[in-house]
Amino acid sequence: MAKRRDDAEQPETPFRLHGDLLTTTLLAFLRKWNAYGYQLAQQLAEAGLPAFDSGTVYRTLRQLERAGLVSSFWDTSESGPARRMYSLTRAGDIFLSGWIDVLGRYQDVLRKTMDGFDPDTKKTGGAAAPKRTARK
Amino acid sequence: MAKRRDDAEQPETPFRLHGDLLTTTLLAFLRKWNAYGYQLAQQLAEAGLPAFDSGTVYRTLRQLERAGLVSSFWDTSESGPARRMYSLTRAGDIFLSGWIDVLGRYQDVLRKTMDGFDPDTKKTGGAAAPKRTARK
DNA sequence: GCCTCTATGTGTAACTTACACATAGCGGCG
DNA sequence: CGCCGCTATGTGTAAGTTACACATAGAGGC
Repeated sequence: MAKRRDDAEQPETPFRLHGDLLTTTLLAFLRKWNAYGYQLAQQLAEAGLPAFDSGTVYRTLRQLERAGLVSSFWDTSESGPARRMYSLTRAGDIFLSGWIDVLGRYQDVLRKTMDGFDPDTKKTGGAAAPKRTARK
Repeated sequence: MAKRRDDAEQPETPFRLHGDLLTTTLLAFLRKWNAYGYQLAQQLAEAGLPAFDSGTVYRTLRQLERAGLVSSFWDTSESGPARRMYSLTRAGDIFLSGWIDVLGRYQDVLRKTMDGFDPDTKKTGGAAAPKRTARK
């Protein structure tokens, strides 16, 4: 579900799976553990979320750093290629909280809109959509 | 919170508030009522969600139509400018359900990661991030 | 006629993303 | 030793998306 590039056969699906959700999830992971990109990409894959491009993960982390929401240093203590270890900053923690609130508000709207509703009895007007009067 | 264009004063905030969430919310609204763009934009504003650009709403609706998730016709039954009335297609309904599942999975991950956790006791390793062995 | 509100849409620069590819350290193995 | 594969990070680029500003147009008020 949800492919991006036009195959010139399927009608394009208009969902970009990642973006806000990627950034939010990365910040959430970093709230619990300090980690480096490769590790975070693996955790995302194991979490049952739709697949992420590792290049996008790396770029997103750098962007979060530019924004001051995470900070990083090179970890050369282990053998193998150096790792860029990230940790959440105080600003990142505050930002994450705010964003989880926003997501919760979306969820409320979705729940209220979807709850116990039979789409076959759908109508055009409705409580939230009066004819043309009574709207401010 | 969350401005986009670089003011050359604030560090850029890396969140695009809309996208997936806009499309999901529009489809959810259309599951309940048929509606036109101007009306949907108003409902979004009244729902307490972050502000939407109306141009983006209109373009998103056309994109959803190209993808076959909604359909539309010109409604000239009322006075004033003609309205393009949208309704959810069967494909749109199925797609919406799938997407709400994906959002639920993100929520599970966020909840599990955030629950009852004191960020001050944060560590580097952790159950999901072993040193270098035992990882496949 | 002119203004405002309703209603839809487009032009464009800035930005984001997926895919492919590049680089580099280290360990095994023939 | 040379080669391969895994770990780890990153970039080039085409295609797509967004916010902002602006354009168009009907209807009613004055």
